[in-house]
Amino acid sequence: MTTEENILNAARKVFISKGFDGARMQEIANEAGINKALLHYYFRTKERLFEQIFSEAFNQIRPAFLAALQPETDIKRFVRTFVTSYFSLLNQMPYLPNFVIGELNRDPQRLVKLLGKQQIPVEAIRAMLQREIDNNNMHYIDPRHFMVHTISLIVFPFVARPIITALFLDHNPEAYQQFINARQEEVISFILRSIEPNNAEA
Amino acid sequence: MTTEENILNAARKVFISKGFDGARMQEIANEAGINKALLHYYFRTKERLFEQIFSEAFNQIRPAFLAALQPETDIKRFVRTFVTSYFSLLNQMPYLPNFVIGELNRDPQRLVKLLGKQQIPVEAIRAMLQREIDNNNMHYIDPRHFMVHTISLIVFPFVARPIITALFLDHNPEAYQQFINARQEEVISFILRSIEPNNAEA
DNA sequence: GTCTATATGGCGATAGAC
DNA sequence: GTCTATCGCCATATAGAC
Repeated sequence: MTTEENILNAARKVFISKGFDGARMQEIANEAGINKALLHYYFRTKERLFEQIFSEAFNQIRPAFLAALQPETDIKRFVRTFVTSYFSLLNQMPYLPNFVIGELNRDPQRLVKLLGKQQIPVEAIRAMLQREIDNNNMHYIDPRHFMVHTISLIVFPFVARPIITALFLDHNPEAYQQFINARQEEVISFILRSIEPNNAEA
Repeated sequence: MTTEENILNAARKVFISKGFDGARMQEIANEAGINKALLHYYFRTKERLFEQIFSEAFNQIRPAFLAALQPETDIKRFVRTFVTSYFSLLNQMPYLPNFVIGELNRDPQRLVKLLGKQQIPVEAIRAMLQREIDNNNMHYIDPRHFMVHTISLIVFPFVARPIITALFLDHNPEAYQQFINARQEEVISFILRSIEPNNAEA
């Protein structure tokens, strides 16, 4: 492992758990088993080191938005694939959403720099949904709300882990892990039931 | 307005937008139009001032969990009431969830002190759901997942405002406000469709 | 109660030896 | 490339005049 990788690993750990404002260069240096001066030798400023970690984190989350979007797939397959792959990502890095969301709220301008004019291909999603509606495979739903529903159901419980563990799971961390494990199928069937065709509007 | 209220107003504004680590006592003093020493005269430490703001914020969110839980109501009424009152709260204080969630992740122990052994009355919710299932008014669903689904659909778009605005709404803040306004009914019908009885499992 | 002035410590960053 | 030592600043907090 090179020194640079070593520093990035340490910085990732500290920034993700403490955020930019809460992180200390000294703590990153300790974590990496080196000293502060070397951090500045490699990355000049705290801000630059942070940029690396943040954009890396952001780019890990971003592709999942698009991965499941293969135009030929039917809606059930799309939901299953999207939910499954997103859960699998978040199970591996459960603190990522919190970090990204927290820092984006601290400095929303960061998004402009990272994303530019890139958008979710709402039109592609709309086309898929429209085709499935025409085929009577699903009930009408606004594509943007459909995507935000889906993402909310997946991501929010990771962001709100402490409060869910306290309020619903008796402060028991193991119960939280079980809860999350069960959730993947719960979310899939909750979504699929809602978009089933031929249900009377409530 | 007393000096103490004045300080609390300023502290609320600064802590909620910057978080504990990002907030500066000097900024709070400026915001209140007084000087730093007076902050310490009234609240001794930054930590103590923060505690006041945080527990106040937390206690504004908490009762909404319970407000709609009147045992005699049917499930449709429950969903409508819960979603509507929660949206109305968040429309008035859209930055609250971010603040509370962010600080709880920074220090989850805070919850133990604020909540003690208090829990969401899962049993009361389970009883309501079971009665509605027996009456054939809804399809079976696990009560904890049902509540987490509902809360996720409501709260997440407030927490993820910047990313939603960028990815789905072309960086347009007015589009975000429209989107949130439409969302209340979208969420209600999404939930109600999913729990409708007599739908084939997908 | 409210202010000015200051103590005290920690932070990011740099100088310079090796 | 890596270290020790230190600069300069800014943070929270306190002392003490009014």
